[in-house]
Amino acid sequence: MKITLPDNSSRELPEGSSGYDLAKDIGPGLAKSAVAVSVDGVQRDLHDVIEGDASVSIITIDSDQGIEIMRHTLTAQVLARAIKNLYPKSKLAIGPTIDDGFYYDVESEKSISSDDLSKIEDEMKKIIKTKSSITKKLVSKSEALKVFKENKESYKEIIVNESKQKDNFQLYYQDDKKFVDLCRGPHLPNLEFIGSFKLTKVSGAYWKGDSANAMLTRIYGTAFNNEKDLQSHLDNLEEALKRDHRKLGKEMDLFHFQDEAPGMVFWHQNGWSIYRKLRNFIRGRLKENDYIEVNTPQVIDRKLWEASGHWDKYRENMFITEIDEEHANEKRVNALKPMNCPGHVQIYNQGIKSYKDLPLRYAEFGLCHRYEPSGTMHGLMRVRAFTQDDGHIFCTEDQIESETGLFIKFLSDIYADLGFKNFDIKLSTRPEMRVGSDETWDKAEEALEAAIKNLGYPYRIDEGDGAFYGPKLDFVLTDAIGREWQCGTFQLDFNLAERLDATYVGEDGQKHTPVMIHRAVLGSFERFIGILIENYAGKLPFWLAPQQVVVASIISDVNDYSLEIMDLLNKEGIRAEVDLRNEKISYKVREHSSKKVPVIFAIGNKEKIDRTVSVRRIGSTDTKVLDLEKALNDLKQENRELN
RNA sequence: GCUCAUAUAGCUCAGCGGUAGAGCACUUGCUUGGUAAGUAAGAGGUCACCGGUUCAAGUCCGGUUAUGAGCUCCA
Repeated sequence: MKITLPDNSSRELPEGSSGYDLAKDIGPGLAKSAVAVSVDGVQRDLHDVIEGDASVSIITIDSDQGIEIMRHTLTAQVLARAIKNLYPKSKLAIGPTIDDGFYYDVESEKSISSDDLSKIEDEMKKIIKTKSSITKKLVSKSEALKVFKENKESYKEIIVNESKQKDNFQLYYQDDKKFVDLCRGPHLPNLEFIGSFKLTKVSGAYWKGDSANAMLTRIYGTAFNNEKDLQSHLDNLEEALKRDHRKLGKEMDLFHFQDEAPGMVFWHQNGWSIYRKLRNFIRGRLKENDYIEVNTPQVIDRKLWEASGHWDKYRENMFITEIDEEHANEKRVNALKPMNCPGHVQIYNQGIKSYKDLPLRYAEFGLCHRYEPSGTMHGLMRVRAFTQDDGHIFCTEDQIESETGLFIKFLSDIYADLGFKNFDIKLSTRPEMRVGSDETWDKAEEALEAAIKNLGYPYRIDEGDGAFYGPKLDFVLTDAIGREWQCGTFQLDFNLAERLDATYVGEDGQKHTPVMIHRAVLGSFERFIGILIENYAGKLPFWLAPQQVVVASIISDVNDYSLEIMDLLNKEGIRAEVDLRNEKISYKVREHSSKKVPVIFAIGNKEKIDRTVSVRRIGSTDTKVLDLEKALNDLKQENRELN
């Protein structure tokens, strides 16, 4: 039979040859590192017979696919077996691979905690030491059911039962045949290929991801081909931990949370300073881009939310207020706004709008409350009260494309200035829970896709993830350590304006319904500040830092000079303080460095006599002696860049 | 909302039935020191909240609240 290789060369092999035979035919080195094959694009076990002519590529252990297969074998054959050895009554559910690792879901008679992980790891190592080869057996549905019934693996039974397949269920065994697992494969040919691994955590997970189902125990692990790669991955995790905005927020005295107001931020002076700087920056950009800033009420009668559709579609996430006994005579039910859009329509509806007024771009730093489920809150990243850099563009259908283009430019400039050079665009289409007719949705989805296509931006489609009132573009940025954050959004809405009776008079003198575009760049200030903190590991750019300069005296004789410098800095609008305490300079440097103050001026006798400053920047141990004049000018320039 | 875990001094944590501990931070004394911790002393706690078991409860048990890791959600 004729086998075509990835480089388009081909080889003749006898009928009945396997991937392993092919690898051997190509070279002994390849045969040694081969773990599986891809036959016409489908991954197969290395020893599967290749049925007739095919394009085949050998998957080696050091390839991405190879590592994934290794992780898969590690979880399905080694972790699963170790769990069965240690907890014989447990039942196996599923064990897939994930980014950088794998997990296995089990139902366990005894709860497994993170303390048990090292015990399980030891058991896994014992299994790996057997260097057992892995073989598979193809069986019919009834035989597969029989095997799992005997083994009391009820989840496997469910999987087999629900499968559309009739036969060729793949059962994988190790040499001693004492453990069997159902798996679509492929697996490593033997356990010698298993690299370095670590079990990382244990948590609960629903069977099939459905919260109506039983909660299983999920054991997570990470694995790489060698100790070095594993270690570097673990180091990355540790780096992310070091950047945790909750930890840095405490160290830098930015904000706190407390029991009485879960999910709502108490901003301290330093954190609020960042917030204000960021808001001023955005405010400036909005003005430059012809947005009108407005402000709408926090608490609004349910009637408006009923009209907008929120009451129907979003009520369980809204904070509802009821008037107490004292005001019983004006009984009404209000809701704290979860979004600003209905409010903006109210402003739009004041007075008659002409097509000449469009596009009309409203912006609001709108404080919204959403009742997030208790288990979902996470520092600044997921809160119940937050301020959006929200905006609503009222325009005609003809203006959709130009507004899309203007917005993407607006957003990418802001991201770049805040230190994020790359972002991806996601196009989300109609969700199940929605308002508006299918025809309207067809129109909205087509318009948005046409706009993004004509503008030439790359995008990917996320089916069913749209807002309840319309399709949207989401903007996902990548931070300094490669994590992705969905921030900006651009949502087309052909429904709300109509529901709330917004109209404009067209050229034809008739009333028309405007298109509404809901848009945000940062998303929420709270979350975005969290992202900034983690992106910069607390070392914010000079213009954003709450405290920009500390002038630290080395000896008390120079305190007057330090105070003079602080005054000069403050006069230039730079947030500077002095540190005149009776402490050593290294103590002061340590303290202000750990608080991430970008610039420390160390002032001693030499500096006072020469009217210079010794400058130390955060993240560097170098110091530079500059003329006071020059140092002031440099910082003034730097501060002006984005202010 | 679900599962599991956690809640002790401002912070980080130890203590796990018998009168509350450490390091850092804080206050005071000494120290005026050149770029990531000078030194000594002192002060500081209804051990999250409510209930139970016990002669005796941070300590054991139940509940509540919050937080953490996941899951499910995130218009």
